[in-house]
Amino acid sequence: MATTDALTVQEAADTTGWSPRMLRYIERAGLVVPPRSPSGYRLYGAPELQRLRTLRELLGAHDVGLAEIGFALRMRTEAGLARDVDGWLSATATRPDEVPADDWLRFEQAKHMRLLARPEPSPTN
Amino acid sequence: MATTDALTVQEAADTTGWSPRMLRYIERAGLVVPPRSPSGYRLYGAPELQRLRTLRELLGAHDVGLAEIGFALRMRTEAGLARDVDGWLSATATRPDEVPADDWLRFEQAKHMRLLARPEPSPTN
DNA sequence: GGGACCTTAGCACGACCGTGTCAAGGTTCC
DNA sequence: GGAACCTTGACACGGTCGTGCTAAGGTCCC
Repeated sequence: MATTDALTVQEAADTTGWSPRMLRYIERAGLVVPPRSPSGYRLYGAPELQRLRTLRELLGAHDVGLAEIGFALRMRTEAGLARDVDGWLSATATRPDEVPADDWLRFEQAKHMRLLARPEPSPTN
Repeated sequence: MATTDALTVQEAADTTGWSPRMLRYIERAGLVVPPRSPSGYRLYGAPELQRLRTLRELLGAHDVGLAEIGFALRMRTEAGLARDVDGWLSATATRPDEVPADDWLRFEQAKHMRLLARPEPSPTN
């Protein structure tokens, strides 16, 4: 009855494209936490494998890292955090009595700088 | 009348507790972007000052950094990102047919490891 | 009982975060 | 016209992220 479909780290790594090291790291981040065998071996089942593959797609599709997804997870598990962050972002982003679509433009520009900087691929390094 | 209440970086720094350097950094992150004088000077008005103070509280209250707030901002400005991330987090987080409140506990434990690691304040450093 | 797996812990390393500081040049204003 | 601001740009440095690798030890299974 198909209870045999639990892969070990190495096997899971092979079928998902992640390295065993990364699988453990991802677990640490709380993103994909497989159950364990009585002796402590990680047991990757179909759900985990699926999740690992979609995670891979997610990171590839957008410019995000594991830490960011981890933060998103925190946002939906720590109610206070979400409330405060969302509150801050909502409040006064641009004052309603001072937005002549000119400041707004400048704001857009600034925020479009891929998170922080990346002003020019300057050959400094 | 009262249009004179635009502070310069240094003044804003003094009244908000941030350093001028940080004010520029925060602007770069798109979190607080003050308007500019014709000659390019940053003009911090009451709204910006308020925002800077609350930002400070926000960072102090929870264990988050500017990058994380910046990411939250991206989540609410880049629709595709939010959709995908939220989708991933919602999907299969723990399979509905496999959650005997035992795995759940283990899951809780994992996620409670403050984002990544911090396993023990081991006196390594 | 021995080889092939697994576990955790640690070092290493480049890239970025959060900060400070310094340099070179423009503004303000007396 | 000079002092005291401002601007951007850069170097620096400890900290974390993402990743690999190695070491010391348990487990599986033939």
